[in-house]
Amino acid sequence: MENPYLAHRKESKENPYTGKSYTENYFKILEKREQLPVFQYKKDLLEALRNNQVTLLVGETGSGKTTQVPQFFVEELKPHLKNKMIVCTQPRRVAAMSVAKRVAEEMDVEFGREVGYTIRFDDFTTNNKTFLKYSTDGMLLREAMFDPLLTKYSCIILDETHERTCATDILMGLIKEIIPRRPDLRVLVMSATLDTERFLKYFEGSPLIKVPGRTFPVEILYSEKPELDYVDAAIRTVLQIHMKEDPGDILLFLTGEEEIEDVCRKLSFRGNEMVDYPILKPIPLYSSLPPNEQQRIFCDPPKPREPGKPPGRKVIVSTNIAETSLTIDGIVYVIDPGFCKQKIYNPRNRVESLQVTPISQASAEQRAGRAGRTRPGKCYRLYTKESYDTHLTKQTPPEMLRTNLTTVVLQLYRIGVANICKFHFMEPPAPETMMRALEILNYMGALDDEGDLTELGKMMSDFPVDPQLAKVLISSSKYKCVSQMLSIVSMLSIQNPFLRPADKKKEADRARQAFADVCGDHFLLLNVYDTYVKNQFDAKRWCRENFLNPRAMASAVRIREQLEKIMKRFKFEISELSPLQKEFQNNIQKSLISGFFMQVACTNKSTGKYEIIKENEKVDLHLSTCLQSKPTWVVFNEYIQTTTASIRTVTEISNYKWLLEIAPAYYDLDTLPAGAARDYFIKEKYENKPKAKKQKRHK
DNA sequence: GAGCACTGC
Repeated sequence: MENPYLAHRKESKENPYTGKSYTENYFKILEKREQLPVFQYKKDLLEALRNNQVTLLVGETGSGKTTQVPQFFVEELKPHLKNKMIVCTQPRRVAAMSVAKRVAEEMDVEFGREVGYTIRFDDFTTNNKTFLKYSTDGMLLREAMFDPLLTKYSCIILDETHERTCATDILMGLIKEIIPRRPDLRVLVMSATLDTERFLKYFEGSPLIKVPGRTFPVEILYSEKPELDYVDAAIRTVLQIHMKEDPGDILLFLTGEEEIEDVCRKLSFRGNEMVDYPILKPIPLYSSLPPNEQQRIFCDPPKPREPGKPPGRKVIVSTNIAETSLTIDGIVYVIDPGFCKQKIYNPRNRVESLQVTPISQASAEQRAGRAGRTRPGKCYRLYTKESYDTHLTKQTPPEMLRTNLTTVVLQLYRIGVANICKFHFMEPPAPETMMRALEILNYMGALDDEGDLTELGKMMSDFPVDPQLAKVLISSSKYKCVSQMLSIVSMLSIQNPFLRPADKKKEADRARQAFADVCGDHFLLLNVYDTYVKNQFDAKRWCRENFLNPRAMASAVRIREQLEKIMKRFKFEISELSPLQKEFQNNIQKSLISGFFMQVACTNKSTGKYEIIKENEKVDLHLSTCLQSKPTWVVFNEYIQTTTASIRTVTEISNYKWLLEIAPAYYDLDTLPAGAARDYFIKEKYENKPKAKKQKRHK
């Protein structure tokens, strides 16, 4: 039977999108495209698209769905003739970038014109020309804040929806609301083969098309009995594979940087002892590694010990980054101890924390799949089959259920969702988490007592940072330190820029201490930023000497530029205080309090320990703090729970009366629970200022 | 004495 696409190829050698003749490269790629599994389903897909507003596509890795399906839709919908666009979302920037480039090549058009991408800091699209756009899910969500009906698009394709990022979850709910109001809109929801029923139920009545993937079989091997120490078991398994199995690289999943570096050291030590076996080369992989070191995972395996002997073996020891974000070809053996670090939110004390938790079955399948990308492989699960069946959950809970919802709620308000509590989430968050978010936004002045979005709240939603940080920026104008707060907020928005190589911990700590400030860590961040900017002409060398991550610093500069633009759009003056002015320390502290009044701790007079206000949770200052003394009152950026509880990035509050001035509703004595803070305030009210008000109660 | 999974705007 003749493929309609081939027929098209025969009769026309002219590219309908550019008017130019197709290049040879086009036909070469076309042959390969036609062999992708998804190609067989083109007819079905287009038929579903014609007859339904929403279609579901389930496809495994290697099916070609991300690159091909948007092209099918372009042919069918002809957005270029109607001045509309097709958008395809991705949870990660790199994916949006690389797929867009690939598809432009496949379509034989100039990248950035007909086909392009939009991510936070880069927009490679052309007005009135681009008709197929790849975009991060967060970016499309931001567009929805300014254009809630997403009128630019005739077709929206949501990809990787099984990952259930917050942005994708909100977009799905939003699309359900938009659809009746946009009868012309076509939507395709693409996911891996997980939880298909949930999607079918959510998009009731939509057709489902299943596309097989193209991967190799992976043999699953379980432990016979539970392992007491998964790190130890992992090392043993690596060595056994190395001794007994055929050549082929190993991928080992662990939970964090320290664990990974530790295991790499042990593996290379043990490998060196095994002189009768080929060389064993451990390679660490986690996101904060510099790009050139991440590239090491793609290097060739080590040479044989002697000419003619078998080659060595790479062992990539990785966090979850290798589960979704990075694909490594040539992996034959996967070792899965069954754990990862996950963010967990506790609405009771409003604390987000990272905890080592068992992975889900879906995650275990994903990990195993990494062994079968180029040839048949094996996956060693360091837990029993019984444990897999009974202890592991089917799916990892979506991000929406593990996070603080203030940002989500503010975004929904901004988009204009009529009733947030009735918004149709695929998995609605706990009412308590929702109430917490509403309460926090009300304290911050983003919502009024009627529960409506205020002007301040609307303004806050324009900033691509957490609501607290947005609030801090806006109030900094009142305290005449906008410039300084822009720098501090940018530094708080990036990943930890302080490097601490295992063999140079002391030097690194010393370098950091050089930026210390008596007021605390927020001021230290300001010093780091300012000094970086002064040395930007020689940034790389300067960062190396000061143990700072140059990528993180560069991104702080870009974030600051973006935030400054938004401040200027609101006509805020970019005011600046001189460090010599006496208001300098006070006003920066006051700005911080305006957003972080809920993240304040004070020392308990009898124990000397810090307690978080209202929750009365006992905490220590994090080891990294530059504070030498223990100020009575502090404001902090993060609460971390590991073996101990600590607060990180901490600055002194010189005068606790500012709390009452800046956040009177939160510090209302009528509702403030008993605790160290209340004791201070009571003392203030009844002892220090006996005549300030008519005494309601006698002492 | 002991620290930061991964994304995204």
